[in-house]
Amino acid sequence: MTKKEAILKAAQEAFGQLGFTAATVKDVAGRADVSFGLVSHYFGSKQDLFLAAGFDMADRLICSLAEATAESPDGLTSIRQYMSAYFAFTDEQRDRFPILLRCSPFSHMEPGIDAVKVAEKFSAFIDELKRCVSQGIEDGSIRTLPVEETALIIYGNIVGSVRTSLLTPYKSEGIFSETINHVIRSLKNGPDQDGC
Amino acid sequence: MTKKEAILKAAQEAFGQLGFTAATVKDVAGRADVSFGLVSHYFGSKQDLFLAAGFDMADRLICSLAEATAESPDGLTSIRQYMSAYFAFTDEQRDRFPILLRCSPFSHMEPGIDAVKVAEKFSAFIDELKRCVSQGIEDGSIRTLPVEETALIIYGNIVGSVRTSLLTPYKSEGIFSETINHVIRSLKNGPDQDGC
Amino acid sequence: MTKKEAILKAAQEAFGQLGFTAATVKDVAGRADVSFGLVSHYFGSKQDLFLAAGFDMADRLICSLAEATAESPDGLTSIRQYMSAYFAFTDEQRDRFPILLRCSPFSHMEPGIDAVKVAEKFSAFIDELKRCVSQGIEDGSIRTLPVEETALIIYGNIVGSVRTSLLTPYKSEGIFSETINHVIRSLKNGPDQDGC
Amino acid sequence: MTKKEAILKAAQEAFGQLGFTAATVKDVAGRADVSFGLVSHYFGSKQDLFLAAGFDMADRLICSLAEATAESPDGLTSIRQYMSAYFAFTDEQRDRFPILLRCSPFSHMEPGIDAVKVAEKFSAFIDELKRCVSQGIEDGSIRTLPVEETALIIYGNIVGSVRTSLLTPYKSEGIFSETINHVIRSLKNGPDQDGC
DNA sequence: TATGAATGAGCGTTCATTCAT
DNA sequence: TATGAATGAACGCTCATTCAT
Repeated sequence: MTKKEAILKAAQEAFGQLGFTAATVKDVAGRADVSFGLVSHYFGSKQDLFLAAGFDMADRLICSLAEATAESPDGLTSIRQYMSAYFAFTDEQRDRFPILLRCSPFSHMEPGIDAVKVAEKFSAFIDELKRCVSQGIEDGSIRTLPVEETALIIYGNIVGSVRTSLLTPYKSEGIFSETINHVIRSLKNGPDQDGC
Repeated sequence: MTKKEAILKAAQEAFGQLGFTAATVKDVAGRADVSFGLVSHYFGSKQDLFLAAGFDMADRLICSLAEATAESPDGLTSIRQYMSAYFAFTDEQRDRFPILLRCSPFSHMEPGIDAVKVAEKFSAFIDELKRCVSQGIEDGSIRTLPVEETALIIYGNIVGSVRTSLLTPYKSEGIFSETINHVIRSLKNGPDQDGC
Repeated sequence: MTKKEAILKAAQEAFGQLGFTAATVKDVAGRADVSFGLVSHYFGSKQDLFLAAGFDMADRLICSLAEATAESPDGLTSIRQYMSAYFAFTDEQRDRFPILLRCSPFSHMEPGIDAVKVAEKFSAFIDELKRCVSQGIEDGSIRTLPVEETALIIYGNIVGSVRTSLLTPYKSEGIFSETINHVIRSLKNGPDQDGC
Repeated sequence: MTKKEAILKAAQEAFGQLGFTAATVKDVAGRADVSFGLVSHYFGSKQDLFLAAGFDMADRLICSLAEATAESPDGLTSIRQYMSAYFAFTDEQRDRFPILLRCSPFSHMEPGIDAVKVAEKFSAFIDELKRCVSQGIEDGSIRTLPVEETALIIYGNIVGSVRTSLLTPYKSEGIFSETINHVIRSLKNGPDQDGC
C-alpha cells in the first residue's frame, strides 16, 4: 500500500469517527503514519481530502450495488439484492464505512464542503433504486407506487438501519435481514389487505 | 422571552445548522443578541449548552408523541399517530429541529458530548414505539414480528424520511405520508401473500 | 497607555523593522507584552493591523506638515519648512518611522495589502507639496517648473535621504540639511545660468 | 538559455515582485519551468539565490554606468551621463529591475540576508558618483559641495524617481528627464544667487 | 542533471474559557 | 445580571529543505 493510499484509508477512518470539523489533518497523518505535510502534498486542502475519502467509498459501493442488481429475474428481487449488497458492504467496511454517512446529502454537510458535488455523486444510489422500483412495477413484482418517493423511502430505510447498527447502542443482531423483510412486505404485489 | 430562553433557541438554531464543533459560542450569542459572556453564565460549557438545547427539543417531541398515542383503538393506529405527530412536529419546527438530528444516538456523537446521556434520553422514543408494536401484536392489528427490531426499523424509517426532507435536495412533497403508508403496509396483519 | 495603544506602537516597530511578511503577529504581541490573541481581538487580521499602524503614523506626519507650512511668506519657504518638518519628524520617531517607508506607495506593497487605500492616503503628502510648488511659482519664489513632476521629485528626494539615513550604513550627519539646500538651490528663482 | 540562467531570471522577477519572504522557491521554479529541486541544486539556499539574483542585476548596471561615465569632458557631464544610463537601464529592465530595489542597502534588508555583503556591493554605485562629484568640483563644472553628502543625495534622488516610476500610481512621463534637470541645476557652478 | 516524495518548523487565525468590572 | 478584555491551546496550511531515485 502506497503512502497516498494509506492517507486515504486513514482519512476515511478519522472523518468517519469524528466528522469533518472535529477530525484533524494531524490525526489523519498520525493514523497513516506519515508526516502531516504529506497530506497536503497529495490531497491539497482538508476539504479536498474529505471529498476524496467519501467519493472513494461511494464509488466502491456503487460498483458493488451495480454488480448485485445486474442479473435479477424481477424488480422486487433487484431491491432485495440491492439491500443485501448494501448491508454486506457496510459489514465488510465497518471501520471505514461511516465516512459515507458523513459525506452524504442525507447528513448535514459540514461548513466548507461542496454539497452540490456530494448530491450529484449520491444521486447514483437513488437512481439505481428508482430503476429497480420501476422495473418491479412494470413486471408486476412490485405494487403500483410513486417511484420517486418509494426509492427515497427505501434508501432512508437502509440508511436508518445502517445508522442504528453502526452508531447506536440499540444494536440488534437481526436488524439488517428484518429491514429487508420490512421493505419487501411493503412493496410486494399480491393479494391485498382488501383482497381475496 | 427571557434572555436565557433566547440563548436556548439560538443554540438550537446554530447547533442544528452547523453542528456542535463548527458552531461557536459567539455565534449563538450573536443570534440571541446577547454578549457571549452571558452564555457561559447561564449554561456553563459549550457541551452543557448543546445537551440543554437538544434535550429541550427532545422533551417537547416526547410530550407531543405521548399525547398523540394516548387514546388509540389499537396498536397499528398508535403507530400511525406516532408517525403523524412526529412528522407534524418536524414541520412545525423546521428551523430548529435539526438539533435533534445532531443530538441523537442515531448520529455520530461529536467528541466531548456524553453519548450515554443522549442514548438514555432517546430510549424514550424507542420504548414508546415498542409499546405500540407490542400492543398491536396483542390486539391483532399488527402481524407477529420481533418487537425490538421492528421498533428500531420504524424509527429508522421515520428519521430517514425526516433527513430526506430536511437535508437533501431530493425533497419530495408526499414523502411523509408515503412513509406512513409504507410502514402500515408492512406491519398490517391480514390476508398474507401466502394466504387465501 | 492602553494595551490597544501598546499593540499599535509595537506593530509600527515590528513592521518597520521586518516588513509585513517577515514580521509576525506573535512578535508584535511580544513587544507589546500582551497575548497574541488580543491583537486579533482589537485589530482583526494582520493586514488590518498593518494599515492601522501605517495610517496612524501617516496621519500624525500629515498633521505636522500642515502645521509647518501653514503660515509661510512664500512657496519656497513653504518647501523648506515642509522638508524641515518631515526630517524633524523622522528624527523624533526613528524607531517607528520605518513603518511609513513600508506602508507607502513608493515601496513595494507586500502581497495582501490594499495598495489603493495606501495610495489614497499618501496622495495627501504629494498634494501638499504641489500646493507649495504652485504657490511658489505664482509668487515668484520658485522658477517656472512642471508642478506634478517637481512635487514628485522633491518627495523622492526627501524619501531618498530618509532611507539613506535610517537604513544604510552610509549614514552622514549633515544629509538632511544638505538635502534641503540641494532642493532649494534647484528650485530657487533668480539670475540664471544663462543670465547676467 | 540554460536552465540555470532561466532560474536566475525567474528569481529576479519573483523576488522583485514579491520580496524575499513572500516569494517562494516553488514560484521561482514554476516561472523558470523547472522542478523546485533544481533551484537548490544550482543555487543552494533561498538566501544565496536572492543574492545571486540581486548581484547579477547590480553587476550589469555597474558595468553600464562605468561605460557611460568613461569619457566625459567634465564632472557635471559625468553626472548627467550616469543618471541617463541609470534611468535607461531601469527602463530596459522594467520587469526585473525591482530586485535591485529590494536587494539594496537603501531598502530594509529582509531577515536572513547578509546586509554587509549587499552594502559592499552597492558602495560601487556611490563611489562612482563621488568620483564624478570630486572631478566636477576640481574642474569647476560643479560648485563646491561636500562630496560624501552630495553623492548620497544624488543617489537618493535617482532611486526616489525610479521608485516613483516603477512602483507608484503617480507615474509621470517626464520624471526621469526632470530629475536630471533638477540635479544639474542644483550642482551647476555658475553665477550665484548672491549675484553676478 | 533533474525530479518530486517526504519532513516538520512556524505561520495567521479561531475560539472556549476565565474573570474583573 | 450582563459585558467584553484577555488568554493560549489547537487548528489548517505554507514552505524551505533534504534525499533517494
